[in-house]
Order: sequence, then structure tokens, then C-alpha cells
Amino acid sequence: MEEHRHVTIYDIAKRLNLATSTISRALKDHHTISDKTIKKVKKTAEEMGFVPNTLAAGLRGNKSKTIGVLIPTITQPFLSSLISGIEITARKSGYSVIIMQSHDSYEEEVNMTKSLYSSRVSGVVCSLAMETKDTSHFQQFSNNNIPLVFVDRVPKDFNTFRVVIDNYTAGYKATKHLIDQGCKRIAHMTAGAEFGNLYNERKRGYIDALTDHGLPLKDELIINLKAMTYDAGVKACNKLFGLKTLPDGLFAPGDILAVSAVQTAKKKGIRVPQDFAVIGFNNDPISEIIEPNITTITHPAEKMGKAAANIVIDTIESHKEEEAKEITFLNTEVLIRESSKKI
Amino acid sequence: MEEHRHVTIYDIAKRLNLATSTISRALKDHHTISDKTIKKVKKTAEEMGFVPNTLAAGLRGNKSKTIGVLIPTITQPFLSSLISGIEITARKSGYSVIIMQSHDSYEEEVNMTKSLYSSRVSGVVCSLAMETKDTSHFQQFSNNNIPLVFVDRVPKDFNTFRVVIDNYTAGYKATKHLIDQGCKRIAHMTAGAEFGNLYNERKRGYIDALTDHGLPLKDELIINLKAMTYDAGVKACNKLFGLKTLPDGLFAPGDILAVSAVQTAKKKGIRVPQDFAVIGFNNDPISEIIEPNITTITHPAEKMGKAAANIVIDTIESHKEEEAKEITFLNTEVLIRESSKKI
DNA sequence: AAATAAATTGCAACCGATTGTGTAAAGAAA
DNA sequence: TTTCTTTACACAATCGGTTGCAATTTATTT
Repeated sequence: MEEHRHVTIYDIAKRLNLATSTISRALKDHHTISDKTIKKVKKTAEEMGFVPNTLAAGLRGNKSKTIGVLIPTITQPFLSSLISGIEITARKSGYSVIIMQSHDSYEEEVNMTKSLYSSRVSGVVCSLAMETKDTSHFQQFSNNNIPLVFVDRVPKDFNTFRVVIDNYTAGYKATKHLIDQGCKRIAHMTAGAEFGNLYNERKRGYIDALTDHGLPLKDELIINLKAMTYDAGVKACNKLFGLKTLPDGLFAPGDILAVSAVQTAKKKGIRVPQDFAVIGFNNDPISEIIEPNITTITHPAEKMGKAAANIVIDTIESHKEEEAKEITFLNTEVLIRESSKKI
Repeated sequence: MEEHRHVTIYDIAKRLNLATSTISRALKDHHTISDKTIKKVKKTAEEMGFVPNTLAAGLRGNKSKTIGVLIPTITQPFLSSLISGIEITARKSGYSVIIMQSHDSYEEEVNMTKSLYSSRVSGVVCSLAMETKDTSHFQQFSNNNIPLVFVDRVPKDFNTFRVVIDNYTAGYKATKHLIDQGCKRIAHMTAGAEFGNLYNERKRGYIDALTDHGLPLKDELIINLKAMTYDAGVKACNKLFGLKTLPDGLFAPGDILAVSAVQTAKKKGIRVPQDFAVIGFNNDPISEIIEPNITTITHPAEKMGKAAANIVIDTIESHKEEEAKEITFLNTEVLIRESSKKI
């Protein structure tokens, strides 16, 4: 195999008897270069098969036209859609996307922030690992003017951009929907106190909705899960279905949990939605395939990705030093399907 | 906000009164540097908050410790698992992963290969876009000694590494399984002639299995789909269920199609598996959640990703010029669940 | 103690694009 | 024709690690 050497602007310069600076400028339509030269340079570059070396450009400018994405895992519908949104938006503006999975480990997350910084990413989009309770490892980005956007699972005490849904309101709406359907004993699953306070917020919404509508809050109906998995959901349901008085509704803060509930109920002969109305969260693909279809709260994953990427890019390209680090709230909706339709 | 300046090896060198070359070598435990110096340098680097600039290193060495991943889309269980495998393996060896989605567009794919080349990725893992019929845009990698591995949807006439499953055998096994269950009229869905000959292979397996077991091959039982979507599956099933003699089995080359078949059958009052046995492909999460559970062919996505990444990394680090570009076959299995159990 | 070998560290070019500043050429105004 | 502008391009430093080779110091041998 012949060792082709990469074609550089030096090669073009030599061929055309021009300076490399002229080549560089001509290739990006700099106004100080004549049209004639620009045309000539571009043509020659094309002919010679020139492909710019972004490493060199990045080194010089100390930025790489790259967005780092740091998330717990990509094999999860919500997160892969999120990434998809980021990638599509980034690409439109000529940015590449580097992906790293923390697998919900704090230690990995810390290492990965170092890697990303080391790669001189132009910006970072992150959804925090479950384990993370301290975000000082993100300080290096803020300190060096690298835009940082947290998505979905965000820290509460860190001054950066955030793209989220209003989990409190979503939780409230979900619960209210069940109440509207006539449910009186609505169960809820949640995750233990966590740093990114997403499940706590949903739970707050649940509690307030109950209270506002004169329903009692029963501890036995709130199940704390360690993991948001199918099996954990089944276990929780078995506990619920073991109560003296059964619940007549469930607000599950994740579709996979809702699915496990629907199926566990079926097995016990509990009819969904007649005896037991279920609402999930996320609008995962499975929620509209399972039978009965699951009523859920939409979670605009791809939109959130696009929004996050746009914030990163805008911040980079606006060159503003001190920026207002706003929180972007995206809208969620109750997507009514069969699993909750009592009326 | 104060503009922190990145700490460089020059800063460390100045502080310790050493040459930058010494710093550089000390940081990577070069044998010509004394232990004392190494320790001193590392300690100072740590104190000063030094983070190596991989762009600079990459520029010098003309490689970026980055693996480019070019796939149709990441929001698909098989592909996101594939990426996950790549990312995990890459990371272990200190490589980053850049993701790009072609969205099955040939034009996008071409542009993305340019981007990847421009970023001087150390290697590339790719699953071809549906539209792609010509792979000359990948030549730039081969020409420049950048390892290229195709996964799953691979070209047949391009001399590179490939990581695949044996689709023919898988198709054969799937069909054989239905035959073993007593099916006599087995339907099949497939995709029109495509470049990455994956569905054709599965179909070949289907045909040979029928033939080998003395079953007639009926054109009416083979449905050609344009897209492998739920809706396309429903439509195809309606066609099947409109035949004078109904099929008693279906080999769907994707779980989503199998799901659509199971549900369509249910609606028509056709019992699965008693009247109609179904086997899918991929072992997508949904296949074990839907009721009845779907018998499927395992498709080791994460393993394939790991294998592909390992090939890339091994090739880079072995520095071999002329390498045998083998095809790696990963194993698939029939995962028997309820949707096919007639006996 | 002299000489040779071995262990350390320094020097400087290099990767390739970018960009501030300087200069020559061409055109306009005086 | 001379001077002042523009216009078009060249020079050279720069980004920050890496690495071949030279130089210096230290250790070992005779």
C-alpha cells in the first residue's frame, strides 16, 4: 500500500507560488483575497485532494469545533434521542460530537471531564451520573470559558445553562390526570434522595396534586426504588398489590416501570385501566406498543438535545464573556392512551 | 470571569528548570528519565493543574486517539448498543469516540467521511447507509492507513475488516426453528435488493431451510418491505392474513416487525403461537416485554461494537502496514420464547 | 586515574493551519 | 508626475506536545 501523504496548504502554496497564508484565507473567502485567487486556490485544492487538518486549526485557535457529550449511558431511548438531537444540530454548524458514557459512576464522570477538557472540546453537554453529588469537576470548563449545558439530570447549585422539563408540573399533571379519571388511591414510585432532583420534583408534584384535590397522602402507596428497572417495578407492584386496600392508580416516573406495572397487574387479574389506571413518563417507544397502550408524559428528548446544542454553539459564537446562564424549560404533555382511560 | 490560561508543559518546565522534552517524557514514564525526575514532574504537573492538550499531541503524531463511528442512526436499540460497545472498549485504551449519523443518506455519509478524515481520526467503524451502493468515499481511509471496520451492514466488494453475524445461517436457523415447531406455511418479510446484503442473506437462509425440509416456496408468503417499521409490518400482515390459506408462521427479520405481526394477529383473532408462530430478529428489549414474548435471533450488538473497536485499536497499535482484512463472524442464537412455542 | 559505558537531560525542528503586521503593486486624487 | 489609498499577498510567529540526536553528567571498568 502506497503511503499517501496528507495534502496540506503548503503543498497548494508551492504549486501555485503563493504563501500559505493566502491559501488559508482564500479557502475561507477572506475579503483581502481577490476572487481570481480564491477561485484558483479552491480549484487546485480540490484537484490535489486537500482536506483541512482540523487538529492543526484547533491547536492554533485552541478550540476544536467539537462538542463533548457526557451521559450515563446511550442505550436508553431518552438518552439516545437526546444525543441524536445534539448531533443533528451540531453537525449543521460544523461541529463534531464526542460521546462518553459515565455508566452512572462518579469516578468515571470525573475522568471523562478531564478527557474532554484535554481534547479541548468547544463545549459540553452533560446529564449527571446517578452517583454524582458534587460538581466541582465541571469547574474547569467554566473557568476556561467552555460553555457547559446540563440536561435533564442537572445540578441545583451550579451556575450553568440547564435544559430541563418542569418535573414538578409534569408530576402534578400526571397525578391530576389520574385524579380526573376518578382514582382515589394513587400509588407512586420514586427514587431515593438524589442529587439531580428530578424524581423528587415529580414526587412533589404528585403530593401537591393529591393535597390540592383533597386526597390523603399515604406512605404505603409511595415506593422507593433503587433502580428504575423492569424488575424493580415488578417487585414494587407486588408490594402494592399485597396491601389490604389496593391502589386504583399509579403514577410511574418512567415508562418501563409503567409497563412492569401493567403486566404485573394483568397477571394478578387486576384490570388496567378499570381497576388500576397507570400513567408512565417519557413516551418511550414501548409505551405505545404494549397493550394496553400506556398513557405517559412526553419528554422531548430530541428537542432537548437540539436546545442544548444550540445554547453551546450560540455561546461559543457570540464570544460573550459573561452570559446569563438561563434555565430552559421545555414543555411536556399528558399523552392520554388506554392505560389510564377510566372514563 | 478571569481568563485562566491553560497550563502547558512549558509552564512546568520553567518552574522546574527542565526542558520541555524532559517534561513530556517524564509524564509518560519514558525510560531515559530518572525516577526522581519523573516523580517531581508528575507532582508539579498535578499541583499546577496540568491537563495535556491532545490536539497538540495529535497534530505532531498525525493521529488523534479518536475513533470515528458512522452509522445510520443512534436511536435504534441495535445501533446504540453497538456504539456502547465501541465506546467502552475505546475508552479502555484511551480513545475517544466521535459519532455521526448518516440517517441512511448516501450524501451525508460521504460528507461525514470527509469530516472524519479531516479530524484525523485514528480509525473508523461504520455501518453503511441504506442508500449507499458505492463505497469509494471510504478509500481515503485505506489510502492513508486509517483502519476501517464495517459492522453489520457491510459492503461486499471492499477490502476491509468486517464484523458481522452470519445472516444466512441465522435465517436458516430461524426458519428451521419454525419448521421444527410444525409450521408448514412460513411467511417471511424482507427488504428490497440492498447493497449491504443482510436481508438477502436472511432470505437465502429462509429459502434453503424450506427447501431442505421439503416445504414449498410460495411467493405470496414473501413480502417485500420498503422500511422496517411497525406500520410497514402491520400492512404486510394484513396482506398475509388476507390470503385464502393463512400462513402458520412468520420469520420476521426484525423484532419490531415481529411485534407488529403478533399484535395484528391478536386483533384478527389469530392465536400466537398456536395458529401463527412468530420469530423475530435482534433481541430488542421490546421482544421480551411484549406478550407473548417473542422468540428471536440474538444479535450481539455490544459484542460486535467491542470486536470492531478492538480491531481498530489493535491495527493501529501493531503498526502493521499490510494486514489481512479478515471478516469476524459473531455467533447468533435462537432465543426461544412464547411466540413460537407450538410444542 | 584514565577511559569507556551508561544514564540523564537539553536543543531544536516538527506537525499544519491561523493571523497580526509589513510591504509591494495598482489605482485614485492632487 | 507625485502622493495617498486601496487592494492583494507575503512573512513569520504561534498553538503545545513529541522526538531524533547531541551534550552532559554519573557510573563502571581496567
